[in-house]
Amino acid sequence: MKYSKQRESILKYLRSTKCHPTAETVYQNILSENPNISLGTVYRNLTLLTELGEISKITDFEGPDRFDGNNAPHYHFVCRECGAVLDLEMDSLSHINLLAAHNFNGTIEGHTAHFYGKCPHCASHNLES
Amino acid sequence: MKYSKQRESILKYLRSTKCHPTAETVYQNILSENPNISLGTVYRNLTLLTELGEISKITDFEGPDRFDGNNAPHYHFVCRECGAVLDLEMDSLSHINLLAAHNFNGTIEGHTAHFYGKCPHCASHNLES
DNA sequence: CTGCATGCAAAAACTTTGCACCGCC
DNA sequence: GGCGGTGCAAAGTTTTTGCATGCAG
Repeated sequence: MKYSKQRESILKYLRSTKCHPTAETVYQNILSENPNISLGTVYRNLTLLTELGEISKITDFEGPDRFDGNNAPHYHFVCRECGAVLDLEMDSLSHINLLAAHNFNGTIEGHTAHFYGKCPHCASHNLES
Repeated sequence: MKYSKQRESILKYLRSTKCHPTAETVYQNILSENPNISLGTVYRNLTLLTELGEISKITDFEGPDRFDGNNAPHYHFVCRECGAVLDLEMDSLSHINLLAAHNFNGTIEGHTAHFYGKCPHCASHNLES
């Protein structure tokens, strides 16, 4: 693949953050480094990097898709109050694939899961009020 | 809430099918019963019924949102080959909420999970070829 | 009658794409 | 220099919304 400054910026930004940004957020954050970059290029590279397995696309939530530069398998949490998306530190749930396969005639290849509730910040804020 | 023929048709259709239709599919299928209904009304009622908890909205997949008239908690499977969305017969995975909460400072209220792989039809078709 | 729900169409939100140009190899 | 990547803008897809009208209560 041919090198491009734009793609490098996008990847570098995604590797540097844990905030699961949308395409628009990625665009805003690399604009200072690439004053002429276009949103279309950001989308093209996010799609490409996702296909290459360098990053992953999170479609599980409401609103625009989010992207995650953390390649290690992990699960996500979304706060019902403020909408924040956080990484969870937990072991793989691969055993649930077997539970799903038990009464199923096809083939289970994997799963995605996400959790919701109140994030640490919103949970503590509620106690105060 | 004020009665409406349109809303009743939408709900009746969703209760009658297991195919997890998109708003567009719902629209097409109730058009014969409501020749003048508009897609906007379908969206409005799907959103309303989701808020009331009568149906649920599935945002986990690529493409347009899907809707599910089956109120019983259950998990979904999506075929990587043909895209079909099926219900899975499996017990609740509520224990995974505890696993998620273990290293997390906020509050875990619930989870969603879906599985992917090959559906019964595509899996058997592949064996033949 | 009163007001919520509808039909219609415009617009918003998100994403992809065609095309000419630019820069890596 | 060739070709893949970019910028730009137009268009595609999905969903929401403003407004005038219509029907349930």
